[in-house]
Amino acid sequence: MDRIFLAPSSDEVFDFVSREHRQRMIIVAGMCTVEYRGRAFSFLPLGERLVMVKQDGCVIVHRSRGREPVNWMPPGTRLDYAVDDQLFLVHCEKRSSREKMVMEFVEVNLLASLLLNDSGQQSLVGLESDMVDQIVEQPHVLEDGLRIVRREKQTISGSIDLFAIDRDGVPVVVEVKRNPPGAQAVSQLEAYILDFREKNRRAVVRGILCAPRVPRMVRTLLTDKGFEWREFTPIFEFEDGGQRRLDEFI
Amino acid sequence: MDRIFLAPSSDEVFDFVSREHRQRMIIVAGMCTVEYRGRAFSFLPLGERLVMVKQDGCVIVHRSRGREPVNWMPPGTRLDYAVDDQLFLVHCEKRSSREKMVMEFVEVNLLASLLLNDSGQQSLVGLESDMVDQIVEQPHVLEDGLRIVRREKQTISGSIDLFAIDRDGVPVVVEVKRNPPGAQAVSQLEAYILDFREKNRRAVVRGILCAPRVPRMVRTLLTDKGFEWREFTPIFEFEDGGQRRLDEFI
DNA sequence: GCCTAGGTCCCGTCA
DNA sequence: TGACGGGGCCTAGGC
Repeated sequence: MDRIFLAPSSDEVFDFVSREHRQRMIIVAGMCTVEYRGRAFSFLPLGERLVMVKQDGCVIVHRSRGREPVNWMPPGTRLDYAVDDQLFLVHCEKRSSREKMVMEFVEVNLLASLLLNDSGQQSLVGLESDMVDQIVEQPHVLEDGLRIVRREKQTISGSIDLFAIDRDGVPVVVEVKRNPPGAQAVSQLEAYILDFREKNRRAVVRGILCAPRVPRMVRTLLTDKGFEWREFTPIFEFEDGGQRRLDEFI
Repeated sequence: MDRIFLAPSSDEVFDFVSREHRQRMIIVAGMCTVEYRGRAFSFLPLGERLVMVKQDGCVIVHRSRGREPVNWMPPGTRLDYAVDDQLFLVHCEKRSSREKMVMEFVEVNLLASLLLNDSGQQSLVGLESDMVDQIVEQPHVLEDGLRIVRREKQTISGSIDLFAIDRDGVPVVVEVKRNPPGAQAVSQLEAYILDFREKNRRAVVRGILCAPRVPRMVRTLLTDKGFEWREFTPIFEFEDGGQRRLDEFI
């Protein structure tokens, strides 16, 4: 199934990747330089890295530390391999986004190809959309008598998470954040409210920022601007029927 | 240097990783499930994936496509390995952020450890900070007679990229974006300006949004709110003395 | 530790 | 195709 080489020559690497790169994921570990030109410009001097080349054209270069690759190319990248003066060269280019990456391998320590048979779908709960779902189903978690009118309402200044009417018939703009919001969330809410008042002849409208936790500074900012906030920790339903709060540790 | 196994048994995997995981990066490719509980909850059914375990505690799970890992754990994660009923198990936990990931391997196809000797520093230009540098050095790219007073000025609503005075002595708030800005950038600018006017008794103040490209909708929004925009494509200096525009393709 | 803001962000969604 | 906004975002810098 999987094929590997330890310390292959540049020619062996070239033959191997030329044969395999359309059918399998390729892994190359070795001493190389990496240059990138496109959305920015970067150069990485000689060092040992691990490179993954996926069949969708992704190229991912990892160093010994960190979750993030030091260099990469997005899906849809076209690759060219070559050997020049003992060096194994990889030219990566994506014309649509006008970017290029070049790797020069002085030495390859490990070379492998993998056929990853993987069709399952990941289930994932705990996102902002799940939180909004819950508010839509149970608007009383925000306040009694609230009626949700619209979700993802488009405005000139962006989209509003929830648009509602309170028990007194006053319109309410609700901005939902899964993570502790910053000042930007307040600016966003303020822009929506200003636009709404502009369009509706200074109508009375409330603004609510809803998040599991609202930092003190943001509360102050909201209050100063005449807005409100709610702290609300959602409970998520699983496929197996179980429920979990997002802030509990298991 | 590098050590590999093809199709090892669960016990061989266990022995190998137990011995190597403190000194080298470990790569495991095989058929597994992945469960995550922490900032959200996810489950990935059986399938073949490639897993990297780095010495800083990063764990990164890749599928056959996409730049992004399907699952991961951040630096600082503690790992426990076990074999149970023929399955090779990896328990990952990071207590400080209260999150957990569990992988169960039904089969391991490739197992390797790598010693990546890599100390070089990546050079990288073309960031927003480089763009701001250039405006600070040559304010006339925005307009003649502009004097930069402050960079990264903190305000209650966030920080302003540049604070300046124009040729007529009027204060100017400049928001710089490296990528095409959206409505959010306008909201941000508006919030700064409103705060400034609030604090300075309705003083006259100009707001400029500066980016390599400003989308039409954003221009309209800016004009409506009485703000200005500049299109400015920076030219970056390299260590070798060369210069490049960010929008040229090489 | 929290908070802030940028990123070659990536990625899905929708016009 | 581009525009828009969320993400288990990650990461670096301040405090």
